[in-house]
Amino acid sequence: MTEKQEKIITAALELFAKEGFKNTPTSKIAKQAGVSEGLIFRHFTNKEGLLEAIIKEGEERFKFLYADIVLETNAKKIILKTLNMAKNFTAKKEDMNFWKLQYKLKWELEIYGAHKIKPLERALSTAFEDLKFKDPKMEAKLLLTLLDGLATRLFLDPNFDLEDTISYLAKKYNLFK
Amino acid sequence: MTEKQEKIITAALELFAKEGFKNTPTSKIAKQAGVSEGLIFRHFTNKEGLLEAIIKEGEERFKFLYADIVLETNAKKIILKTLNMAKNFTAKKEDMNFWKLQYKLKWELEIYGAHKIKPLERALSTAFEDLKFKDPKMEAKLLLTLLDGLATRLFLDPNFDLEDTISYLAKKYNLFK
DNA sequence: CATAATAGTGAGTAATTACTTGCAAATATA
DNA sequence: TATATTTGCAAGTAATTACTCACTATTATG
Repeated sequence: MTEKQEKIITAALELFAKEGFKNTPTSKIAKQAGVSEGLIFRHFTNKEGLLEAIIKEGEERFKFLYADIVLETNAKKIILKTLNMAKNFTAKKEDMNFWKLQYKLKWELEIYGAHKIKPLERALSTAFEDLKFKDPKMEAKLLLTLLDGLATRLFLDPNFDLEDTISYLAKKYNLFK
Repeated sequence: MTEKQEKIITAALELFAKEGFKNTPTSKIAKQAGVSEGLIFRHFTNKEGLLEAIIKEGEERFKFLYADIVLETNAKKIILKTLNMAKNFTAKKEDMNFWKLQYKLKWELEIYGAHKIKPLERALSTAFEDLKFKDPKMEAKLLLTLLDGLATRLFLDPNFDLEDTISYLAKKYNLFK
């Protein structure tokens, strides 16, 4: 991967996350990346190819984060790590753009991608089972739904306090001690 | 409001909710509404004017729904009515399009509109206070955040069961009897 | 060193976009 | 009934879009 290829990806990620995929012209990407517009198509075939490259790179970067939760055996730690995942959403600027893009694409392209979170849902379900919840499956679904709400607020509401909300949740689930 | 004006609004609402605001060309709206493209601009000045008319009409239609919750005094009923609001999201096809558009616009234009839900947040907060919750304000915020997650799943995940989730929540909050 | 492959440019292009304008038909008002 | 206003259409327009192509610069390879 050449230096200019990286610059195209970084610029596109930032712009897609800010303006959406279809609403970001390739001319603007080229300008921000400091390359000619033609180069985008030389390397990524078309605009969709560029998007795919971005998503692939991002997924590669976050595989381990996901595995860390699914392979955990302690019930309370599974839940706590799931909650803390949201903190990772805003850790670094580029990471934030990636996660924001994930949600933006959900709404823009109307694909939820339920299969992607299935392993996490199973892990949470067994965790709530261990903790003697009456309906662990529903509780797992509910927590993941709440996570979607958390992302909505985190990325769209500038006054939203994520740390506050997560520690409140941790208390509710009795995750400390 | 003439018949063709209504047809433009209905077509635009449906298309905006499906494809997004910027990604819906006025030519497509005109085609679906069965009118000439120029008529859109005669009546609504520009594309933004059309969007404003749609939002205004929708807000008018749902004012009472919102008031019904905020003016309620019984704590459990406030929470139950808030939960049931989500059911209204999909009651009629046109209503669903309106609520879906609200969320689509949040992500497309990146405006959360926190002030719009403030009265609801206050109502919920006092409700949780009545029910002796330790941190009623946080609990109110949390429920509203969950509602955003509920909307995400409802509009984007075709396998999501809203009724199921809401009745589970009602049980958790001990809202029956 | 020669040459083949790759990286990069910049000026095109056809299609689509939001919006305008000139004119006719329908409707309201006197 | 006469005329003023509103409603509606079809054919524009300039700007923007994703993408191509002919070309040059750089790097890899025998």
